[in-house]
Amino acid sequence: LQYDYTANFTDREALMARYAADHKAGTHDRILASASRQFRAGGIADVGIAGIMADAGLTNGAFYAHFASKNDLVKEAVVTTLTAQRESMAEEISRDDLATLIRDYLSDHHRDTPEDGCPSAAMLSEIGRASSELKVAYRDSLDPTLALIESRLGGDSTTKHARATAMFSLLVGSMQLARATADATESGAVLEAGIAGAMSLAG
Amino acid sequence: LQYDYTANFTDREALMARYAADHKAGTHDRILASASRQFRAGGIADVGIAGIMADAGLTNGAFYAHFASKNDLVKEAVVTTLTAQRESMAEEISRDDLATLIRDYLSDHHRDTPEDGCPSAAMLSEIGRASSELKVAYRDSLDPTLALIESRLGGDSTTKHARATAMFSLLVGSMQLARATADATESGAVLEAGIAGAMSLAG
DNA sequence: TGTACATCAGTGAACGCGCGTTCACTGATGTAC
DNA sequence: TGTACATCAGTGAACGCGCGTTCACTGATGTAC
Repeated sequence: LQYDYTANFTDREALMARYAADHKAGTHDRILASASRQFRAGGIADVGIAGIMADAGLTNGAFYAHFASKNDLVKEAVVTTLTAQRESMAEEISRDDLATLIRDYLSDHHRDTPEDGCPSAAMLSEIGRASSELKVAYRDSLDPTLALIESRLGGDSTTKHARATAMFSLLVGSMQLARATADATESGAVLEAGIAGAMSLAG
Repeated sequence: LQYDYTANFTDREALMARYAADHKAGTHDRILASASRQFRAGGIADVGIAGIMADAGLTNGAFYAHFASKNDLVKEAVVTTLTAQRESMAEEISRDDLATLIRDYLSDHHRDTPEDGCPSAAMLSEIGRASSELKVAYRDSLDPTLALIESRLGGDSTTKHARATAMFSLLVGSMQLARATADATESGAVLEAGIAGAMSLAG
């Protein structure tokens, strides 16, 4: 739908004042939050628009007033979630050390609440099959996180970039394997193995 | 459909001889091979029965004479692929060393041909959301592979099990991240970082 | 002041489509007698 | 020897269903004059 804002009104601000200035942005954010949680809990392919909109307190028809397509929603959800998590991680990593971050990442709690967790652990194999557009958006959003890890590493500085990348891969792979391990004891052992491995890469 | 083999025939062997004894088993294996390749290339949720059957040279209706459901097909495909790959890996690892295996796993070729590659790299985040039945079948099939890696590790023997688990997680995570990285140079750097990290865990 | 009209976030039914699954049927092959 | 019948791997159309997406419409809110 196209609206000609200049046809009968000269003051766009006055027009928009019919709704609170941030009303639509708020709805947009609610949809994004529902989508982000559901995609992390259920994957991209198995989660639908109608369920996301219902979770946001809306009906499916309203979706396309906020996003151009499901693909756009996925991209925006991945980017905003990665960005938000990097920002909260930047705070945590300045308070505590890298070891705490590793233990938080490979915790039982993170394993058992994927809807609040790392998008990479939840969806990385799906992202690898997605469009170049999504892959580029994903990597661009991830890179500052890798840089943050790198900045906290000890040991040989010439290998820090590679060790940060490998550590992140190890965290993601360990969490995925722990989630794919039904036996609680074995799953815990996967997390412990990941923690020890990540520590040894930290230098 | 129920067939009463005893109603008019006393010799079941003679009855089955109408088709070559291994005819149906051969078809079963062809479906399985198509499914395995397509699931690794496209994921579980996005790959359908009709496409798999067409790739096997059949129509969709024949599927349920060979498998009870799509879930059963997924389970059988994952188990047989993991088993076959472990067997070929056991040969390779007795000829060469673990370093060769790591480099083969994190190669450009493996990254670019997921349909022939590791099911864990292709589908682990999906398996983590699947039924307990699939998870148990997956882990039971994977464990001998982890034991094989463990048997080839150097260093402290008390940490071998954990290091083998962490190395596998690192290989899987690195491959997924490399596939999710559109830029060829960066993707290659992810593989190199994974190789260096896996080598350091090898002891 | 009143009434005709515009805006627009959201509704909810409908669209075409592909999914997993079912089932009546076919055709090649055999047995019964 | 002939013909009636059984087996069964595979066919292909159909089933109900949920998907992503579209669109005519509503209702609250405002402006025009």
